[in-house]
Amino acid sequence: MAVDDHPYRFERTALAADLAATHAELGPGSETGQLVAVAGRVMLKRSFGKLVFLTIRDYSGRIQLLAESSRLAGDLFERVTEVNLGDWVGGEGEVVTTKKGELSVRLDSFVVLAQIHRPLPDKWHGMTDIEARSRQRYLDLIVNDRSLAVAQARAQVLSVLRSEFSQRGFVEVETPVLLSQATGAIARPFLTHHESLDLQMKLRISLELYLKRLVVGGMERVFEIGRVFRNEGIDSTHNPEFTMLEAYQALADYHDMITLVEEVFVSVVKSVTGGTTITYRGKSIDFNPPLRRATMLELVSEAAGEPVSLDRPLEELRGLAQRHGTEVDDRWGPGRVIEAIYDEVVEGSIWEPTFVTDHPKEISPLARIHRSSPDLTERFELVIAGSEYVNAFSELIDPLDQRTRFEEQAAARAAGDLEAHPLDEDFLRALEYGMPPTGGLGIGVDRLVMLVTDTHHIRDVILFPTLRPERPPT
RNA sequence: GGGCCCGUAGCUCAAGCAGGCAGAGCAGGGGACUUUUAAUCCCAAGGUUGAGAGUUCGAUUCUCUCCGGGCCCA
Repeated sequence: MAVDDHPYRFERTALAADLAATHAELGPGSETGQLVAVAGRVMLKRSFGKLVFLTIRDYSGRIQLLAESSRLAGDLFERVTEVNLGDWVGGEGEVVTTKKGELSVRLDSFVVLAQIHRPLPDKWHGMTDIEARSRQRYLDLIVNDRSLAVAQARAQVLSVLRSEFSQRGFVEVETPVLLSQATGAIARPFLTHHESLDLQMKLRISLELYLKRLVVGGMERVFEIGRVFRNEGIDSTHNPEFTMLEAYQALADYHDMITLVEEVFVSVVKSVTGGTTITYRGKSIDFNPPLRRATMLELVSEAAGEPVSLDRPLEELRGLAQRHGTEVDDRWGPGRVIEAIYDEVVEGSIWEPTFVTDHPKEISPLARIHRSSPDLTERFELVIAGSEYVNAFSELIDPLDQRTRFEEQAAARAAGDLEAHPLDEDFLRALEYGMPPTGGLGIGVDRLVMLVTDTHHIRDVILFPTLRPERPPT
């Protein structure tokens, strides 16, 4: 083997994890006769003068290299002794176990692939500061195995989601990020500018209205997994850019969506954890179907200790809200007030996965009127461990009703309510061409990854989260 | 937006309450060592204590402003 350092490529023939799996049963002092070439980053080094142990890490795991001065020709042994923690190295030799039984590659040749120019973080304590880990994710991934595992779990979740929807005939599409009007949700958009059109543009805040246009166009089952942008605060569960999955299925209603979500969530949980139960914040969550279903009015009534309905006088509902410590706005109708009570006293107390259904019409301007109650909609949210993971409807398909709802939103906005949906004329025009009955759903992917990885800060599931610049631009 | 807290060597942390020479471990440098598992041992080196201002004979420590971050509340 050549002794040139820093070669342009290295022919690796074995991964650390494969060697560990293949040779799990070897006793101390074994020789396998298997010659391999391994490569990775040096994580640990223990030097004994004429004998050096290196622990290297490749993308599969860790393996020990054993260098004996008597086996290495020329200056190869000296090169091993000069290695720094963090260097990338390659080595060839026989798979053996040491006197203490540690699986190792006993080097016959060795090459430095790349040298480190800065010291790695503490080899034992790693890097703990959440800001530093986010800014220098490459270091976090090197020294914190957990961070790599979370990144891999995220990829696994995305893979399962794609496969679950694809298997059901959903077609993955891409809709515009750059828009003149950001619609489909309530959020402040990011503004930008198109130079040659001399046009102010906005980054999307939702996928909803474009996917519905595709259903109008006859793409009966579509889904998109994409980044949406909301120009709002940053905290442990909010990043300005985050990942949504939205899916729409023609000829289906929200009951079909509940079934679909239940199946998809069980599949994701099984794929990441191997079972139907996860541990989150030290407590277990059981996804064994069927998951609990309860209407929002049932849950609010239960929490209030008295029947709560949209029929009750608004003043009574406001009084009820105030007794539960909820501030209400004078402009709110009964639906908003009931939602406020729900947000204050119900949602946070739900632990086991629960489909909360049948939201008031007032707070659901894109959902279809409930087939048995004109003040409610056919809508559900999946709530787990006090947070919402899915929002879904029987979609509102009537262009006249949709226009009325948008106008109500516009009126509320004109009255000073910033929490109102913008009107989208082209979307209304699309509905006028006829949208079939459709079930739709949206899943917050980042939160789902947090849930199944028992991670409690959104920064830990986004590789490069939004951060302020490290130093002022000046 | 409000409250509380944090920022010291590349990393993980002391010293701070009650102002008096800023210390360790790891990493990096030099040396010893043929079976380690965060190897061990010896030596030397490593600092704008986030930035700026104030109080003081003297500030990492007290005060203020700013920068960055965390937790809780809204």
